[in-house]
Amino acid sequence: MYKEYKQLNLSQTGKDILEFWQQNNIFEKSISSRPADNPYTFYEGPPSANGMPGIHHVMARAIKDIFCRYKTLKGYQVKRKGGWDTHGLPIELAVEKSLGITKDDIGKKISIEDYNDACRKEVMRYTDVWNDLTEKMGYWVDLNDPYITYKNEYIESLWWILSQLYKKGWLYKGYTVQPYSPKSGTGLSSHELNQPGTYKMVKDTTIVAQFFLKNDQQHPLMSTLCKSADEETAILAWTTTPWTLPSNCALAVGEKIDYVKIKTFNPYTFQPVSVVLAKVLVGKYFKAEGENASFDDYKGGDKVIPWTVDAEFKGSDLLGLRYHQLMPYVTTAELEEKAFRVIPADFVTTEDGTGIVHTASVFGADDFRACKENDVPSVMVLDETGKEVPLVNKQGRFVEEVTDFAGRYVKEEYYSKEERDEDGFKPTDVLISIKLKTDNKAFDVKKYEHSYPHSWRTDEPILYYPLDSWFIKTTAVKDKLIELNKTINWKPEATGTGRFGNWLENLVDWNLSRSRYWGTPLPIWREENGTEEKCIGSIEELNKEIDAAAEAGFMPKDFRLADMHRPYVDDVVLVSSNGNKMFREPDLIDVWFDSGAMPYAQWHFPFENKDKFIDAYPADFIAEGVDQTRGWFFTLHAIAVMLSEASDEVKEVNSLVGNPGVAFKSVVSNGLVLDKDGAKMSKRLGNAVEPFETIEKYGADAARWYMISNASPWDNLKFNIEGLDEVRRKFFGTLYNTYSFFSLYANIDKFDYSEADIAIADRPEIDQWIISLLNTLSKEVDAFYADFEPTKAARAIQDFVDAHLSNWYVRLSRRRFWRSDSNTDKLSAYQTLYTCLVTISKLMSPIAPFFAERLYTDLNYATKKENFESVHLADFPTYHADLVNEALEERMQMAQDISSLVLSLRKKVGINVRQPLSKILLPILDKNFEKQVEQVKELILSETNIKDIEYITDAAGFIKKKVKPNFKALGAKVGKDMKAVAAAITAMDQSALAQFEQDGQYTVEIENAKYDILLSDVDIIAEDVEGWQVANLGKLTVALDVTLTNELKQEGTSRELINRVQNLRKSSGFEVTDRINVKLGNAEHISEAVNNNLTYICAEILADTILFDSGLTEGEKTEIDGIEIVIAITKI
RNA sequence: GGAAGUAUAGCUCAAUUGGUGAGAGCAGCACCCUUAUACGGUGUCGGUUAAAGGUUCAAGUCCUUUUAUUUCCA
Repeated sequence: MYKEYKQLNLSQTGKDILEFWQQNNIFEKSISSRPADNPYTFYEGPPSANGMPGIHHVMARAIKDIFCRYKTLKGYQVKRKGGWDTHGLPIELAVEKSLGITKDDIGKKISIEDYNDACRKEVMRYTDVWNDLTEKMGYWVDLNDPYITYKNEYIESLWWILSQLYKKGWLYKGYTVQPYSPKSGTGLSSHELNQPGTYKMVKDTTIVAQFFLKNDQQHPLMSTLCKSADEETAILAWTTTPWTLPSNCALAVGEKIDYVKIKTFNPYTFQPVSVVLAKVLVGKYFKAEGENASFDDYKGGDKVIPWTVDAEFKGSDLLGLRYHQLMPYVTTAELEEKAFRVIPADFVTTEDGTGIVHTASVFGADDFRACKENDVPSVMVLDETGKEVPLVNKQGRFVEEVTDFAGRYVKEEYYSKEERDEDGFKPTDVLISIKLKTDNKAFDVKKYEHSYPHSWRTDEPILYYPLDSWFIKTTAVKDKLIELNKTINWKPEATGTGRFGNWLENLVDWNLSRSRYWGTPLPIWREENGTEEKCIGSIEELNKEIDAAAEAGFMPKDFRLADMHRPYVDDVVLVSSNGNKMFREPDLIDVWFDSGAMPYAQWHFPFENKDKFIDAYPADFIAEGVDQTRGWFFTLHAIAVMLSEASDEVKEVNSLVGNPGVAFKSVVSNGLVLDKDGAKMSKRLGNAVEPFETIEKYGADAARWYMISNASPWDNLKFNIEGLDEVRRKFFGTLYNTYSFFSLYANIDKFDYSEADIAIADRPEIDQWIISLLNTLSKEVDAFYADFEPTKAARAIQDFVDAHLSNWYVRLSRRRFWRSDSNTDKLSAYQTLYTCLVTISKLMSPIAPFFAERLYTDLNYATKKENFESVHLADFPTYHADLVNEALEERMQMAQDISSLVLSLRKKVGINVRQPLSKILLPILDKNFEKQVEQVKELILSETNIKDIEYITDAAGFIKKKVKPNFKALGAKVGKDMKAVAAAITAMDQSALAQFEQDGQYTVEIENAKYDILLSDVDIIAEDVEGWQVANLGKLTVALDVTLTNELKQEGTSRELINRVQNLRKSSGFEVTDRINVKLGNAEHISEAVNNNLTYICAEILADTILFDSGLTEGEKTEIDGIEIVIAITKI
């Protein structure tokens, strides 16, 4: 027996199936039942379990799940090791919030040890919720043995990778310019800088300084800028941080910006000077009344300073100009050679200042980058250990080399209130301005109010300051990264070539350092003077070093590190070759390194599981959000490519598995899930869709199908909850009804597919047709899945189920199931419909795993046709090319179109479908057409309730034809004469057209040209039949005979009666097999019609007798042909 | 500010890759149908294909600029 249901309940189905899977270990079997030597590798990008999952996680995980399930059906063994991302800032922040502490309290109010313990607990806070969602949404991933990034084994693998890079010389110490708080002595993360209240309005002293050009240089623009030997020309540059001026090393201009040279006088020294600034900013510094005023009449101190524009040029013309160092406290031969010149930068604007930016490479992130790109060295001094340091020390004071200001804080706010209140106290910026004014180097000094970031801890302004960092030299393998990226199959392609490709093209070294507490420690130990350092690559190596250190008395004997995190790892002191102590570099590494290293670390490679690693490297497929492009996708790729060069172990595996050095072969980067109006979902706005609620209400299948069928994974999805209901009604509802229909009659007829298959060729046309379509569908869906196009797969399945299977095949085949006797036609119908349903269950199972399972097991349980316990253990449907009959598909399409046209005509003339009509006319343009229609004639006739089809040829003379140019064919032939030719073709009259058809050729003459048009260059359709009701669709034309004979009328009346009785049967709750007796009251006007069609009526309504009883009052009152009648039916 | 993506009916998406009346579903309206089907059928309403310019015989599709929006990076 096939299971029958009262109604469709996807939510309940999900729960039932989940239980079935769990009890029977279906997931485990889906792996163990596939051969281990045919692996398909998937990497799970680890979620961080410290936040609640959202509906977008359902989306992302559905995509992963779909392809893993698909590949399983295709016979691959798909292991899916789960994982958890456990380090990083979000976790630290969550802990700080729940403990009510700040970073400053770490090591004070709370020990690093307790803090890290809290992090460890925090990390897994929501794992239960996550696991619950994973199960309920039907995401199959191995949760029993996940990799967890904080485990010692995982970290050991990370250390090993770092040591491989270190050995290759690709791990080095440098610096980056970061927000820095001198008072607390720490760097600030961008997150900390984004805290509310960090940016405040402050009034700073700003200076427009004069950078005098070197007169003796060779430069194309010099003849313009310094027209005589004694002309002093200066570039004007503005700064809000005068304390950075001693560190100036370049001036940046915008290449496309217009600049001018202006002759004028310095407003403080009154000396004549020529200055360069952006053209649009002239008005800001020069009064209009001074333009072209007399230079000779000017006296120092005059309110109006005369000026005149002397030259104009582009920023690009200025590049390379050399100038005298503004405040020459520190210089070197290298600086003299490469610094103090004009460079281009894209961040230069003409909003403020002079359109020329003073650049101090060590005190600005943009400055740093621009200088690096243009090979401008920084102004640095050597400290007592011989290390290069900037002119401002870590306390925020000038170093002694800056003689005039040595020891002074660069920011006024760093002085105490008492110091600032002392008589004669002047901020350093002011002192610098005074000095520059005196030296004829300042053009304008002003107070300027602007927004500047402050440390949220000390409330004092931050500095942008160069801080030590460890880098991975990714630029060393840049070319290989780019090259191998081309071998990766990106979905969508644009993400790979565009976003990712550009990122690789502009690659910089990977800044690995993080100043945190909860993360993977950097395994580098250094002597205090920095001369010797060690990079530890394994616990074994560490232990050896510890033993050596113990010998030296630095460590307790037999010390072993139980937890590789801080603070424990910081207790490890090693010994250098000359007997000095070595301390660990205090940095942690970027968490992205954790996740990017998962291919190796998840197996604790190379320390364990080498065989498992070989089987699972590289990944055949990964999928995450597009926001991971520069995150996980990059770190996976970068680490893999670097190891392919740096590690012998990885090289060996690569050559074994034929991997050029990638971590993944295909990647799907999915878009975002937005709310129904396209806004970001957020808890704050209250527009977030709660995944558990959604699954509970609609079922995971509806949610998955909706998300997948609605938009391609990489397009953003506007999530509209109403769409789920539509999916349920339209797709699942239809499929469910089809199954219900099947099970209802199959149970009545005890169909259990025990009979031998009827050869497809022996089945009726319509069965062959749906089998043909089904095969085409299988092939398409297979290709779509293989090409990572789940949306196309879902739409194809949906279209088949709705348009073809339910609304055509079943509807037209219903009578075959109803008949009470058994024959091969009926058996064929059962076998065909069964095949369709079972195949659909397999095709849809990757996307809607629960419903597909129910459908499959319900079918297969009754027939035991296949030996699989679950649809997910079955094989993907095989495509049988020999069962695909394109001609058949084509003529069935014709039948559908013709039927549609006939129904449309009926509607137009107001004759409903129950009223039979005698015939339709089909104009035929070729013999083949008639042959095709003949084969589907019966379907059309029964569908439209027409008695016959009559074919007419144009020989009869009343078909009006129309000729339409085929532009695609003509394009190549006539090119730009298209308009004229098309007009000539359209203008053909009926006789010319007839001639054209006969000759197969038609000559079009237009101005200056003559073209031979062939029949293949046009489409000819029969547009109209004189004197008939006609409808067209494409090339099809149908004419309807609307003549009603008495006989037809009576038949129509009979059908009306059948309809009324059937309605009554249904509303009375009779079984479809119950036989009845019928009594009719007040029905004399239809008695003739009924008597003439008695056998037919009785057969339709399963009646043994129909009696006319004029006195009948008990029964259903209804109306036929405008007169009320009474019907009473009784079960026999 | 930079890079990338998206923009087609009220909503969600198509449009054979440059071939000419821009389609479908949902929603609305009208009528009809149903011994599986709160399903379906027929019709109707709805479009300056974000805007402007260009290339071409021909542009939703290619190019340029602009606008909106999203993501990533500053």
